[in-house]
Amino acid sequence: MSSTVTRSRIVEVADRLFYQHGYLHTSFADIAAAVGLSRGNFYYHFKSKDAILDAVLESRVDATRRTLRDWETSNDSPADRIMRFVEIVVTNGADIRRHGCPVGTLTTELAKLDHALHDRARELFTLFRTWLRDQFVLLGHAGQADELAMHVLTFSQGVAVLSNAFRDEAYVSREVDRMRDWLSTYTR
Amino acid sequence: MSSTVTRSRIVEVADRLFYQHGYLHTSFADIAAAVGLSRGNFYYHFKSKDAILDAVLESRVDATRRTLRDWETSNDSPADRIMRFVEIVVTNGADIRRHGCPVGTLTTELAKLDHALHDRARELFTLFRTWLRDQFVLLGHAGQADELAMHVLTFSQGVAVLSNAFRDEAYVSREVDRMRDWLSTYTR
DNA sequence: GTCTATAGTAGGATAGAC
DNA sequence: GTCTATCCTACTATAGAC
Repeated sequence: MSSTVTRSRIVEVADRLFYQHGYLHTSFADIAAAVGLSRGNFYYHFKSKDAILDAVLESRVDATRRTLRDWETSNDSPADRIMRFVEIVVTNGADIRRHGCPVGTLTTELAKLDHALHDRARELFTLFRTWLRDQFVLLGHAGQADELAMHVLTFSQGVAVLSNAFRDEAYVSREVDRMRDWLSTYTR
Repeated sequence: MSSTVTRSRIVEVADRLFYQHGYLHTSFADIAAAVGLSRGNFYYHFKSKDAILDAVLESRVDATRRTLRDWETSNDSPADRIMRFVEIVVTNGADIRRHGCPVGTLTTELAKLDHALHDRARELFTLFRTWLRDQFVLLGHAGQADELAMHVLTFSQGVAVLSNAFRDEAYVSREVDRMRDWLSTYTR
């Protein structure tokens, strides 16, 4: 198989396993087995575990940029776009209940490990933060746009942690409703 | 040294290391070195790493119960008590920026590991949840007390994750102010 | 580009002397 | 109750054949 195809399959599988079981708890053998490669062959594609993490982060950054661009080019109003973000906790509800937020849990784990790539993981948060800020600017709240963006992120991370802890779907819906009400006070 | 003293020192040190570096990333050797014990002697006190985690969780549950009881017996109003909880993210701000919320990060990690003690870790959340619910009942909101308690927990977990990711003290203060305003609408 | 074989290390856990 | 010595396993990583 071509090198690039195998490489992208490794990244895809590693991304999923890092999310489901954590970075530290995912071994080379786990990834190799899931891809269907021998451990030895692995190092032809990636020379270290950190190199895989780096590639996974790059892949996630690209995917996030694409998603945000899609939302941007839709005909939704800024408020609707923000709600699209808010509703991720419902859209991806099952995954989040089981494994938490992909961005939040990875960033938290890398912070504990004092990992050099913590900064790159945080970049994912920054992408959403900047995008949300832009929406609040469009809503006419330029002065406090960043603060409001951070408040929306706070919501999403809080809900992710607690829905993961309690596995309670109804709780998530209630918090989303609460967020919708809150957002409506900033919409005209 | 007496067995019980050594044991409690192990629990104390393990608690701190699990918080700072995560459960998986903390080895027996790390704990032994920090306590000043040989690895071998370790197994006289705890027969497995899970046994230490279990003892750490028990210790945290006890400490949490004590804290909540203290807050309960103070002369604060229910609203002031809730604000005491809210302000933990400021009171313990430095630790949370560096290592996140002790309860949230441990629960998240144990969920990823599919660890049997995940339920015991969640119990810590439940202690706060129940206590907060009681305060909202006292405020005259029995009908939605649990929902409001979960909303306060959502706040604290969201702030913990993002303050850990961005290390931004001012952001935390703004979110606490926002929470104070929100709470005032439930106070008479 | 993929494999097997293997080196080297760290971590969890045990045995037995003191 | 504490130590040293040791076993076993899992993991990261490399070497070299095909």
